[in-house]
Amino acid sequence: MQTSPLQLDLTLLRLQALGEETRFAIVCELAGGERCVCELQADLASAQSRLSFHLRKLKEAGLIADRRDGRWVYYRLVPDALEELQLALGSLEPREPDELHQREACGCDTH
Amino acid sequence: MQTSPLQLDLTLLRLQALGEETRFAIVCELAGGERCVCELQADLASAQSRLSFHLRKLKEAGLIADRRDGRWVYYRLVPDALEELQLALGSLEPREPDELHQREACGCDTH
DNA sequence: TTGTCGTATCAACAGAAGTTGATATGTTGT
DNA sequence: ACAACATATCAACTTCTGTTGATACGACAA
Repeated sequence: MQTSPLQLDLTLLRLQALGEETRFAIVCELAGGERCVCELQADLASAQSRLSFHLRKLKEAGLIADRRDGRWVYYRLVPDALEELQLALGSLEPREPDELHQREACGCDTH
Repeated sequence: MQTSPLQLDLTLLRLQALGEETRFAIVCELAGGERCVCELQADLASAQSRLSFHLRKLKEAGLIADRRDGRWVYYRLVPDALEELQLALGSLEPREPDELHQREACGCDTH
């Protein structure tokens, strides 16, 4: 399974998005169902503008989506994005396990 | 499936480690089998101290391991780490999908 | 219309993370 | 022992990321 450069950038963006404590916590929270910002604010004890900042990052990475309902904006996970990320990680696992401990020389002498 | 705080920190560390372009490239390279630093240096067109820096991060995250052979140090992927990370992501996918679009109010008024 | 509430955006700042060049460490060959 | 090589570490610097407080925007209610 090959990954195009564009998918690669997206994978990186998503890993980067998830690799931040506050954002990971948001995603964990959203795993329980959609939430509006003020709920997240309460549950994560986080300032409003700070949350907004991180929600934007997650949204840019395609990991979450939002819908407006009156004054409130509800955020939810995008399951496809998480699955794609899992697949991308799966494609990183070493092929040819036999070769793993079988290298002879690396040819550095020729540098 | 629950994740302890310690595992959570490890997951974060790994996501953060993978979410950097150079390090992701290193991991991709290592998916093809183990490599010594000078090979990575050549393949990624990267300065030696820079690579060393990133290899250390990946190693601290448990994503790669090394062995010395003479002057050379060979790095390889740790497949278990990638699998654990995949599992961690899997556990984030929303439970109770029925609830996803079913929220009424969020109780913000009471704040 | 006016005021209030929920959320987004912005500018200024602070701290973290990556890069670079120099130096240290450990190994091999002479 | 000495020189050459592969890799690691360090300090100085630069760049990126996250935080904070203020302000803007949009929806609702009176």
